[in-house]
Formats: sequence, structure tokens, C-alpha cells
Amino acid sequence: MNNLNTLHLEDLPQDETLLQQITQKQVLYFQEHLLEWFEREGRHDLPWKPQAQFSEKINLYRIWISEIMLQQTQVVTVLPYFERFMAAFPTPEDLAKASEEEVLKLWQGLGYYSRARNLHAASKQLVLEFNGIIPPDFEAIRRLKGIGDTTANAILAQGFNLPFAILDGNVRRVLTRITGMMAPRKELDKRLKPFSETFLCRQNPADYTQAIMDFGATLCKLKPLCERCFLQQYCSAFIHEKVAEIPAKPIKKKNPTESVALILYWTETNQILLEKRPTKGIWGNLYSLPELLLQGKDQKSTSSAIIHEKTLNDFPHKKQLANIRHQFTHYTLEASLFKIPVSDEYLKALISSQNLKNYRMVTVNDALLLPKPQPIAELLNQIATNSLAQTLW
DNA sequence: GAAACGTGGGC
DNA sequence: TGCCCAAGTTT
Repeated sequence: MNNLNTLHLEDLPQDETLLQQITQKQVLYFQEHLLEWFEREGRHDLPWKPQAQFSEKINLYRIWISEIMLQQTQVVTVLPYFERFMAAFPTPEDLAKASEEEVLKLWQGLGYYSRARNLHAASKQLVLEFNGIIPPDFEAIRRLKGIGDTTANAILAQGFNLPFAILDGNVRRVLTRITGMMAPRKELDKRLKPFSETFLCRQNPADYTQAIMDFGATLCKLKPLCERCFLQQYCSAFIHEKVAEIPAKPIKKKNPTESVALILYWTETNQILLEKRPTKGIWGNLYSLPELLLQGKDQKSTSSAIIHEKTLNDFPHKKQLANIRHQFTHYTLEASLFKIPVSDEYLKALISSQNLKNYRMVTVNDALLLPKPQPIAELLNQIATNSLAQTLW
């Protein structure tokens, strides 16, 4: 077990050579220490894992839901969503017969809403094609919407205890540091794959998989706790003091800003106008306030945009209630919220005359029940509780 | 195949 | 405050 520490960050030998250098003894060292660490310091109370003390059996549906929620999302964030989701949809059949709106409502705030839409569609796939039972079949699982290679492997390893090696963000971080591998993401994954399979503990794929992910998430994280690590002497990144540089960060692109006006039509019966956003694009299929693009890319003049522009220009009594900044991964959204007092009749006429499909006239209280983007939900909550209205009405 | 797709937390 | 990051998949 003395060859892992001969790996170099630069002039990396061919990966085939690296693989040959890794002896069975080293693999066992890694697996044993990792599993021992997991036993001691791993997360054993995750609600999608069976609790042994209660003699719980593995529930593949719970594993599946958790894997989808955990995509690009940390465990602490997922926990409350998972509990609410499972309470509402305990089985694939429950999920399949729910409306997409119900599913999106429970997903509200969790982000990446295509996950919820795909999950809902996949539950119907599962019920129709597989009688609601996830089969131990990579190709079949992989065909379900929202399940890619990583999630398929995770389900097979975690749910069926089968020797499928995952290569997710955690495993990638761990293995790049151990090997000192530096490469662009796609090439990196290609070269890391054989390592992930070599290290996989085939006697216990489920625990091993959870162990290496816990290890990556809690110890070998972005700012790793190397002082507590059992792999120091075998970790190329640690030995070469390059822990902070590995994995290599991709070059960042600049972050554009989009400015919009949000329109709060408001009638004497406390009704407002909401738009169900198109499936494609940001916040797909969620309900949001009518918005007018002020500045940003792909300026388009839809009929509704023209109407809202006219509205903003024509109403002298509009009030600017709030300004919002919302940071997405790839751009910043600036929004100004305008209140436009109108009559019920005006709103109804507006909807029908302009044929505003996907628009709904609802009371503020009903609006709270619809799935919405998080910043819009926060605005409407403030409005409903009058905290915004009191100061600015 | 690069870009799109959310949000809350760390610093 | 502003920027970076986290259990990826889809188009």
C-alpha cells in the first residue's frame, strides 16, 4: 500500500499505469478504513435509508425520490422537503395520480423544477410500464425521466446493493484528490470511471456508496478537514499540498443581469393576476406575477408583453411596492414590483380580450396555494400578511 | 456539447 | 455585498 503516494499532480502517468500501481492491498485499505470511518462518523439517520433498529426494509421509492431531490442539492436542504413529499405521496401510485401542480407545490423552494416535472412523469412511466416497481435493471431505470447515469447507478447500488459504481460530485472530489488528477470535467470523468470501479467494495456496495458520499460531503469537501483524514499518506493532493487546487475549478463565465417589471394587478375584491409560466425556461410551469422584460437578452414582444407595457405606461396610480434582486446560478434577476389598482371587470376584460391563456385571476389567498418561484412566493406572503401593503399602500 | 436550470448557505 | 458552491439531467 505504498504506491498511491507516488502519484504526481503534473506529468501524471497514464491512467492504465496508475491502475496497475494500485494493488489489491491498497484497495482493501481504502475500503476498510472508509467503511470503518462511515460506521463511526457517517450519516446513519437519513430518512430514505431503512432504520435497522426499527427493522425497516429498504424502500426503493424513497431512495429514488431522495436521489432526485439530492441532485445538486445538499442533504440538509432536502430533509424537510423529503418528509413533506413522502407524507403527501407515499407510493409511486400516489405520485402518479397527483396533479403536476400538487407536485410542484411541494417542490416549491427546492429549485430545478424540471426535476419535479420529470419525477411526476416518471412515476406515471413506472406505474404503467413496471407496475410501480423499480426493477434492478440499469437500462430500465435509466429510461425513467430525470434519471441519468449517476442516479441510475446510485439507485442500483443503494437500493439493490448491486456493484454499480457511482461517480457523483462527492466521489469525483474524493478520487481526484487521491489520484491528483487534473483534467476538464468530461475527460476527468472518463478517466475517473475505472478508479471508481476499482475502489468499489463489491461485498457491500450500498454501504460503500453511502460511505464515500458521506466522506466527500462531510470530510473531503470543498474545504476539506484533512487533519481528521485517514488517507493523508495516500492522498496525492494532500502530499503535494494541492488540496485547495483539486478538483480544478472551471473558468467562470460572467453573470448577466436581467431586469423585469412585475405587475400586481389588484382589484377591489383582492384579486390578482397570475401567469402560469411556459414549461421551457426558468421556473417552468410555476405561477408567477405577469412580468415585462425591461432589459436582458432575447427581447420579445409577445402580446402579453405589449399589454403589460401599456398598463405600466397608462396607469398614473401605479405604485412601486418593492425592488428585488434574485441571484441564479447563471444570471441575476432584478425586478421592480408595481401595484396597479383595477376593477374586477377590467381584469376579466383584459384576460378575455387579449386571450391570455395561462393567466388566472385569483384572490391573494388562493394565490398562496399555487406553486410559485421562491422570490414571488415571498412577495405574495408579505402582501397577504399586509406587511408590504401597510407601509406602501 | 455547451448552456440552461434554483436556492440557501459559506465566507 | 457579491460570488462560489452543492448527491446532475436535459436539450
